[in-house]
Amino acid sequence: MAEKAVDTKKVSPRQRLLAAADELFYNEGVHAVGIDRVIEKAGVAKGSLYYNFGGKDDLIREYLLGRHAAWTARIDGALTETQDPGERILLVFDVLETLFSDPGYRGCSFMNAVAEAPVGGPELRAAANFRSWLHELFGQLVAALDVRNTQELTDQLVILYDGAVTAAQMDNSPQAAATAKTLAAMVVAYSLSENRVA
Amino acid sequence: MAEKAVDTKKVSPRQRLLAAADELFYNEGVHAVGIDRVIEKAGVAKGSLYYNFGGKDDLIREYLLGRHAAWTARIDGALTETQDPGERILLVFDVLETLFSDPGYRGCSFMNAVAEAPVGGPELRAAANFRSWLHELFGQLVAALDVRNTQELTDQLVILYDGAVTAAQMDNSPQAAATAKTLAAMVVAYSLSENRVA
DNA sequence: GCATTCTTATACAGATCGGTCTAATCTCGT
DNA sequence: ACGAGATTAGACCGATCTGTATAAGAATGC
Repeated sequence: MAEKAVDTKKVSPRQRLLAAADELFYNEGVHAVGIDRVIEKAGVAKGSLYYNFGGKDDLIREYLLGRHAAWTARIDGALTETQDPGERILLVFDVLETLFSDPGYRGCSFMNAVAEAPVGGPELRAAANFRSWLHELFGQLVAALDVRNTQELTDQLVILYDGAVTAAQMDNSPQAAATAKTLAAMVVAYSLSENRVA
Repeated sequence: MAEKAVDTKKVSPRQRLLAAADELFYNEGVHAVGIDRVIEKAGVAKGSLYYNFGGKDDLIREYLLGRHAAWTARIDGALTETQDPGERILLVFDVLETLFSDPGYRGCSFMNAVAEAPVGGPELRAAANFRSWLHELFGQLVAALDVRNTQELTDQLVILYDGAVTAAQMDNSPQAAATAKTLAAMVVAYSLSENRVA
């Protein structure tokens, strides 16, 4: 029998459903997990699912929303450590390293969700929002740099971020974060030396 | 009604099944497509599927095998264009650019398959083989370079490859290939200047 | 206290899933 | 021409899917 994801006492069915969905959806994929599995792990009646959520699509949307919020909070928290523009960019890759080191790491939830998303599915909108946030994150970090090629550098950093995330998942190699960080340091240094504002 | 993927005349049911599976599995995901959809698009009886294949898992394995073979052939074909070690590395990213420009591009079939793969699924073995090939590809291209940090440079190029593939899919931006190519040129030039063999 | 809301357990519906089976037909090598 | 192998169409199976219905109990707020 599957063990409960959270204590039944004093936690609302809604929260228990979200916790169970988060674990199951991330570990096995949104499509592969049925709602029966979710309500069983949450220890909740099926009726409560449809009372608190509009349906599975709604649960998927909330799952991705929660992942998005948790990740932005983790990044924002780490970014308070320093104010140096160059170091703040590299900090993102340090956070990635701690993420990859989690033995339960199974890749980016949004990339995985997009991989199995139907054409009109709720995953696509959530993923688009996540990508907007990612581009904005690097865009703002780069804007703090005295550099002329802001757009180019931002695009480069996004690719390094995506490469680290994907390589870490596909090859089970957390050190992909360190490799990407080295590349990020290189490209930032290059922009600072060749494209510094006059 | 769904149109046939291939002409019924003079093409064996096995080939028609593979062609239909390739299109459906890639476009909608391995898990989301049922065998009924495949046999309908292939214009083949259900019995023929189980006569020619062991089951859906077997069909999935052959689908990924075909993707692997087609991609290696495309890369190998492009690599005949030049013998210059540095240019050959960058050529890989040129092929990526043509791949991303296909309006039907929906990401790397192996990454997508892994995203929805069950723990013991046939996708994992196929994906592992693909990743071995990818590392070997860059490993051999780097080995032709007179450089000391072969392993480091190989890992860096794999990350740039993965980043381009993922960013192109998530942001629908084929120009990710050009961005990654620029980074690859930078890192190759850096290794040649700082790590050239004595 | 009492009504409203929330939660529970369970049965059920309609659809689809991968897979098996049968029996007739077709293809093709000898 | 004959027989083996390949293909066909379709019925059928048990399992699973998302979602609904029902009826009774727990919690909550006024």
